[in-house]
Amino acid sequence: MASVGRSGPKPGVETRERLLAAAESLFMEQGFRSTSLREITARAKVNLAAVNYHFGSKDALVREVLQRRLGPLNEARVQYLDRLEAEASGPLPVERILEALLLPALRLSRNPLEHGSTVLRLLGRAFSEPGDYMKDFLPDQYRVAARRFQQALGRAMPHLPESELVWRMHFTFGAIAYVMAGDDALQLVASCQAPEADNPEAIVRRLVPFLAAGLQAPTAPPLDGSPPTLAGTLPRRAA
Amino acid sequence: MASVGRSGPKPGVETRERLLAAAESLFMEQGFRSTSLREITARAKVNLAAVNYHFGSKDALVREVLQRRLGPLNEARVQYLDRLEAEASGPLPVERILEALLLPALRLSRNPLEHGSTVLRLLGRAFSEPGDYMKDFLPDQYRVAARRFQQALGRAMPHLPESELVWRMHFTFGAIAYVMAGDDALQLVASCQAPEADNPEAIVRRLVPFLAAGLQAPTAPPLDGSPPTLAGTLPRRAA
DNA sequence: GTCTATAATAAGATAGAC
DNA sequence: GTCTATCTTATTATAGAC
Repeated sequence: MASVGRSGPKPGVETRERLLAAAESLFMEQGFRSTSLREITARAKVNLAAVNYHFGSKDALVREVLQRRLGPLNEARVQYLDRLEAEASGPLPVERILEALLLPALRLSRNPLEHGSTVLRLLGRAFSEPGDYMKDFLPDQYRVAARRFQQALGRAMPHLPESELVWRMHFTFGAIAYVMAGDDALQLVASCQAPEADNPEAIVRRLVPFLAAGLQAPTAPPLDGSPPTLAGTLPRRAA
Repeated sequence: MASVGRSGPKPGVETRERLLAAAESLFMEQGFRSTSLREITARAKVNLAAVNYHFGSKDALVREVLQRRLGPLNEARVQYLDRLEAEASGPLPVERILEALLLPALRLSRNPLEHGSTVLRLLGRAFSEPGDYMKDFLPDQYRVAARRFQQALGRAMPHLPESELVWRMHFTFGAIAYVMAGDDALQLVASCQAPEADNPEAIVRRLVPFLAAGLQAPTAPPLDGSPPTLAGTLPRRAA
């Protein structure tokens, strides 16, 4: 139904794509709520009204931008996880499950077809502004994948109570989102700049050991000083 | 210089406090940027113009709300850390350093003098919207405390390269901020609701082992498959 | 499909009476 | 100190010519 190049003043077909690309990069830099349609259409070099013509509203544009990335990303994550489990004999070690969670995002971020490269930060933003645009949208997008990873992690750490696992996944996603959102927050921590802040692969390589250790940590004592139970299978450090 | 109860239509002295309280609770629930002055003055049951009279601008109000909490909080954290170090002989275990980071926030959140109790979420919000209102404000507020904790953690894990430590602190703050921001994001992870989501103490008790293990995790192999080095002192799990 | 022009809303800030 | 009324600005969204 769409045009194939007719009589419009501009090339025609690519306006929608230009808008998605401009919106994505601006959302990445500034967040969703802080970015106006005027900024988006200016960067895309299209008319302001084009947003409403192609998407209907700013909300719909936001959803479209996210869906374009999150859909394939979570599919890739689950597929990656499926493949790892199919190849392995027993339950996967936690580190490999984290790989399945992080590497597809890393690949996406370095796909030269995607203009700006750092799609990671867009995802971080999405998790950093949950109450604004994606109150009921993001959960649907993530619930399937989240359940799948919870299942895998539960198999990797059969002794960890489910309630504890849920919390630790929450902590994990928090660390991931924060790191992915990037830029501003980084300067808060260090007097010195964190090294390699712009290299996603380096970040992932540092993140996996941190999260794997956290996920497999001994559980806290109930409330008194009784000894902690061993949480997971502790594949590397078991005696 | 301020009034002591004169001829104004309303009680008088407490308008400023009412504004701070209303703003704080609304920022907590919706974030900073999403909250308008009109909502704030409506909840505080004061006139719209009062904000500009007492604070000068919305930005100044935001800073005031944050400073009222973050200042004392970070002071308490550093004092707590100082006291722990004074009492201890050697370097502190990582778990205790994390205590110093989290318990003062926990106490603040349960101070019955503070109306709504969950000040934690305000702090989480502050870290979740870094680019908006606190671009240069939050860093100043945190830099001193952050350096202090980096120092303590460096002593606890003398073998961990500083670059690695900075990143791990970053991951740590991310997990903390995400958990503190609370509410919306929590539903993303689990089909089931996370237990005790409204009990800060329970969250802290689960968070400390997770973060302590992450901070002390073995470092990643450089790029190939060479064996990881032991990062910190691993006080509990050392062979 | 694209554009100009404009409507409709909501925001932060101020002036000036009381 | 507080209030009403208003200004200015920025936003999303639309109507209608081309």
